[in-house]
Amino acid sequence: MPVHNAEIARLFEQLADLLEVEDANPFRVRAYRNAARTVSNNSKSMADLLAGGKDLSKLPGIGKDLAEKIRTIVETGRLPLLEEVRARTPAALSDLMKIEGLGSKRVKVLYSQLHITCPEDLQRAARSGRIRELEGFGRKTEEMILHRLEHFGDAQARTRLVDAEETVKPLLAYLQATRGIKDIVVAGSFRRRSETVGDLDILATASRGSPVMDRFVAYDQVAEVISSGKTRATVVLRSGLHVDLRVVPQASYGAALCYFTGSRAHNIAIRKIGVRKGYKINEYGVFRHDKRIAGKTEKSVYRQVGLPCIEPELRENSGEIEAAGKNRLPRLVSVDDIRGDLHCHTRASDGHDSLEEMVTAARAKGYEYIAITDHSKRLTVAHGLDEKRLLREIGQIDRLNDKLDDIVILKGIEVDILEDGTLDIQDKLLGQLDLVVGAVHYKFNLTRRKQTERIIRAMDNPYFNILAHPTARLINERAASEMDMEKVMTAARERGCFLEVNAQPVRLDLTDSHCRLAREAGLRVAISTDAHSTKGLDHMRFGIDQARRGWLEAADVLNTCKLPDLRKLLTR
DNA sequence: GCCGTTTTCGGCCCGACTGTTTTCAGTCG
Repeated sequence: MPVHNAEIARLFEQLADLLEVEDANPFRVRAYRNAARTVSNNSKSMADLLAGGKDLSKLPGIGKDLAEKIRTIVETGRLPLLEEVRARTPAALSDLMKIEGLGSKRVKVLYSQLHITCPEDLQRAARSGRIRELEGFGRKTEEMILHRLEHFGDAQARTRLVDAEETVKPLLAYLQATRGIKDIVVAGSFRRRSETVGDLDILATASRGSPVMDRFVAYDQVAEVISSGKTRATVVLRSGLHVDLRVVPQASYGAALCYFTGSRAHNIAIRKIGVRKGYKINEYGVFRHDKRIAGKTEKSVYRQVGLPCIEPELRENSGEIEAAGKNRLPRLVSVDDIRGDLHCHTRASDGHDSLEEMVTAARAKGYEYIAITDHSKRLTVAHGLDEKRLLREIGQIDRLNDKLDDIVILKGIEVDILEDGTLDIQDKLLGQLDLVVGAVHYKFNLTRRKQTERIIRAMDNPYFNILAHPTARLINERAASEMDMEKVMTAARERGCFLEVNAQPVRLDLTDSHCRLAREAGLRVAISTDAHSTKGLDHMRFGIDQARRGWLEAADVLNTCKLPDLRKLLTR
């Protein structure tokens, strides 16, 4: 069982927490946190990199020591230094630090003065009024702790981007209607179009005396006000989502937008470049000797550090700054580049709308083509098509195509990949289709080796074109199936097959880092909505978001091709 | 613990808000 990047990151994070409680050098603590982030953000597994003979100390924030520690973890599953530290300092203290408002300093006092090591101890102590007597603590802090403990352990899953959008839309409209409001925008991971967001960061500019802060904390969906000052407030909505609002002067809008869009790692890297040039960069602007020299627009901030403006989706400090420096930023794919949808369903299987309705909706989008890919027979819950019903659908599409001159309907199927890697529809029929989309809908938990073999075997079928929702993960619901993604991508490229970025907001499968992996492997991806209704076709933009985060350009995407080129690529 | 086009030593982002304080430490992002 290979050690996952997430596990390595978890060990480093815990080590950082415990060292912080022990008052270790804060920069050493930060080094472990940075390393945890580098590891978990890396699209390739550390185990694979090591197996491939790669030098991990080349990774940002990983030096000789941490490279060696990663190797030890991969080889033994253990981090000896963490075990040493745990012998002195209880590991559970790192859980206490997850409670909002408790950091290393307070946890250290709680542990050393009251021997508190877990949330239960903490609750008992707070209820009996012993917390307020500690130096540096008081009545309010004790109340805060009790309050936070009530909701501690509630699944603190990150919010899916689509849900965050639903939440923020009415809030933005409400704030927009405030007297004196000028700009208002959602920054943070939402603006970077991350597949999930931890909280929402709203940035506003407003004229002096605008009551925007008062209005914000008075919003009817606010369940709790965490803090509220003149320029910044934090609330928790009834949905559980944390929302920050920051108000800055107009002259600082661009600098603030950079600052609050992040990512943190990206900002720090940009600020370092600024420091080298003798500038101070913060949310109010770029300063030289306390004089603001840039900051009204984002572009002005980047220009001041000698870089072109970097798209929000790329701001993860994962190579975009170096690429910008060499003027080699990708020209990211956009919704306008898309010429058709290659995966959608009709009422024939589990879709809500008819063939005609789906095609009409695709025409309204200006698409050149749309592929109809209903399910195959094994998926009985979806009323999957057998050979006979598939033949009937083929006939329907042929007749409809004859009547249309502004769009072409491609005949397809989303065929089940069976456990042994064979396909759920006879080859004879697959050969009559324009494209075959294959997907795994059961046996998600095969071993990594077996799952990889299963998928490659499916791609061995000469009619196979696109692997749909490759890992079958559902965000916050079902983990990704284990597979050797690099092997799958290599196999796909060798066979003339493609992988899908499924644009359903709950899937977004491939992930952003998979997209990047595909680009590096020279493998085109299809961005498809897997629409089960005409409305589902609108999800394309979420797939585009994911692809943009994965550095994809139009040329990296199969369905940006004109129909004749697409047909060539679908002929193996 | 990492890092280097002024450096292999001496830096490492920094401002807002809160609570406990009487000038600041802790936490967060």
